[in-house]
Amino acid sequence: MFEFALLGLLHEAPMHGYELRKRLHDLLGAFRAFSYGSLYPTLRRLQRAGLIVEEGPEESALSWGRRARKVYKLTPEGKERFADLLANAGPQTWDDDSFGVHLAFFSRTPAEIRMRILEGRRRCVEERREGLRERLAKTGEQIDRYTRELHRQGLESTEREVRWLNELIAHEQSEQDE
Amino acid sequence: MFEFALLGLLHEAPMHGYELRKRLHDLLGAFRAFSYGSLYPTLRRLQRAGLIVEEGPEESALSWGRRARKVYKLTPEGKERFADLLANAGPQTWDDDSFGVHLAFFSRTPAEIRMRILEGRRRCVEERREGLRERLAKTGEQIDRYTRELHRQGLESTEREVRWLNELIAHEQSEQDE
DNA sequence: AGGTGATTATATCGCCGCGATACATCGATG
DNA sequence: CATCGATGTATCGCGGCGATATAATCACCT
Repeated sequence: MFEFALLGLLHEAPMHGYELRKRLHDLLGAFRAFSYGSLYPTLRRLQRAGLIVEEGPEESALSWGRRARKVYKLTPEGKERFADLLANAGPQTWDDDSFGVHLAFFSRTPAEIRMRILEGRRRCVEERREGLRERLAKTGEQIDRYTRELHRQGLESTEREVRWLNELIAHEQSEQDE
Repeated sequence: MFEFALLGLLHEAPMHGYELRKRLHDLLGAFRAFSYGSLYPTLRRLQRAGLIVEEGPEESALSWGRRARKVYKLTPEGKERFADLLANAGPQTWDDDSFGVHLAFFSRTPAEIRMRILEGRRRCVEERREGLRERLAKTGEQIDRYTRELHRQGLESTEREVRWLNELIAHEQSEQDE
């Protein structure tokens, strides 16, 4: 997930850690933390896996005056990995956190996979919606007032998201036709 | 968080792990996973900390035919701990995951603390809302279409939640007056 | 000239929670 | 009587977070 996001960003241009984190925070800060405590370990993991490499120091030397920053760039294997993650977009792609990240990289996602992700997400939200409906129906009176409020609000929220997803999907389809 | 939830549940009655998890799943399954992979380690942690104790086997012996289940009950220190967690309800209480859990135990939460939590949560959601507004305003055209959709939907969703919280707070106040 | 605080920058640590998995028993259904 | 789903306890590895350390640079105020 973090891995996916980093590979996606590095697709645009080589960057150093701080900048990657900043871009992610800009892009998805409202939905995810993307803390340094994950960033640097993940970078090292990607590096060890050969998906990214540290750029030679020559280029950073150009913009000197700045200091000690490590610029990473994508390797061919890294690009491949990103494509693989998209191609195998599975169930864990639909959940709250992951979905937002994937949306943020939709512009470099093939149309068919965009569709798969949107529909998977919809199914997932619909399931949550059904769960909430059942709970609200079943319990009736004996449930705590506050908990019921929470479920009511959750239900409304999921209903809205399903509608939103339907719009996105419809838009995708209309684009596919043209 | 998990700790808070378990202590809260055991406040009602002594229970064994499976039942605790089931109740939590019932109560908050739509918002949180509460997997076994956290449950049992957390129970052991609470036990080591002296917040819960394993009930003597005599009582479980009564309902025998069943098997090998460990019933935990709250110690005085456990009750104290729960009260402390409520009293010190701080910033990390306002975030998405935690708030839902706290709501679920509002019936055993003092009115003033309920208020603190609701208002803290509101401030937190308002901040996210402002962040989303800025992003939507600032970027204007250059932002990815999908990302903008995501932020639009997020903004709408936070606006609704603020309204909902206002209602809850108003209700609390009217109850306090009577 | 000097101090102070925010920003840029990298990195580690411990903790929490999840998903997967293993194992064993019980009840109901066929 | 076999098989499947629910009951029940437990562990493992991993990903991500918050807190924290360190340090240089920059902008601003005095």
